[in-house]
Amino acid sequence: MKNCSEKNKEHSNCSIRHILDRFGDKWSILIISILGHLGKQRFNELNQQIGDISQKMLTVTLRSLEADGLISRKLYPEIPPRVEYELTDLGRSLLPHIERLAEWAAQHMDCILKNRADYAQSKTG
Amino acid sequence: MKNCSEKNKEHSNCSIRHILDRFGDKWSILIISILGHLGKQRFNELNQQIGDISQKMLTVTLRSLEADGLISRKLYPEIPPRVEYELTDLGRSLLPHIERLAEWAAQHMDCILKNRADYAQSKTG
DNA sequence: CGGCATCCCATCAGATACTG
DNA sequence: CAGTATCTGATGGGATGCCG
Repeated sequence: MKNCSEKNKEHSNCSIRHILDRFGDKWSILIISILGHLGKQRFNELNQQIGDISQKMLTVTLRSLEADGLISRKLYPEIPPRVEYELTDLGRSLLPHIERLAEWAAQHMDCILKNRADYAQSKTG
Repeated sequence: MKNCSEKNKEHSNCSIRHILDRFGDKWSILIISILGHLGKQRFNELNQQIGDISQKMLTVTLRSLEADGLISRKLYPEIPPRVEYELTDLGRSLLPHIERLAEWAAQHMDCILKNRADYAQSKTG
């Protein structure tokens, strides 16, 4: 990634870019949110909670979150195997900020969707 | 998009998915942040602030934010033309939440990067 | 200056098949 | 159950050229 220290010292540009690089994907934030609300979850429980994620993307995203230290992965060597995912303290510390964002979205999403519709109208009509 | 009302009633899954759909891209949040800090900006000023965005992506992202009603676009019919972008009230209302997230990132990014390095080590070594 | 249109390629992500 | 491996189509995003 580009070193942003030279071009943008006056605001938190860098931090934001780091967030977006890590959590700007389709599933990371959602998984953190689910684990925050429902606690410890197995692979297929997450799969069902999300509903429309592919097994591949769930695996990839969980690995990524685990690498970041945001979630923990516990494997029980049983037959059939069982794996439980849970937020770490670091992951839990991120949760409130996601919640605030989700609240904002819940409050303003109707407005945004209306704006979008109006904007599309103004282009076609 | 999938209607999530059936599968996930117990948490704010839906709101979060909406946010991620709208702002999960590489540039939207960054542009909102810059406009929040620096105020009204021209196209090429934004281009320079960001540094490594292509003209195409800047245009696309600005249009998207304008459609959402998060920024306003004011065209001055001069020669050469001048265009100024600015946060709307709606855009400004989102700003604090982004700031909180940026602060969290600033505080914990070192930790996350270290976790990543350790995780990569544990896989190769 | 501030775009839009086109081409093109790298990465993302789904489907499928296989495994411990 | 919880993955991995591979193939392939979809998407993102850069480079270039043209326009008001």
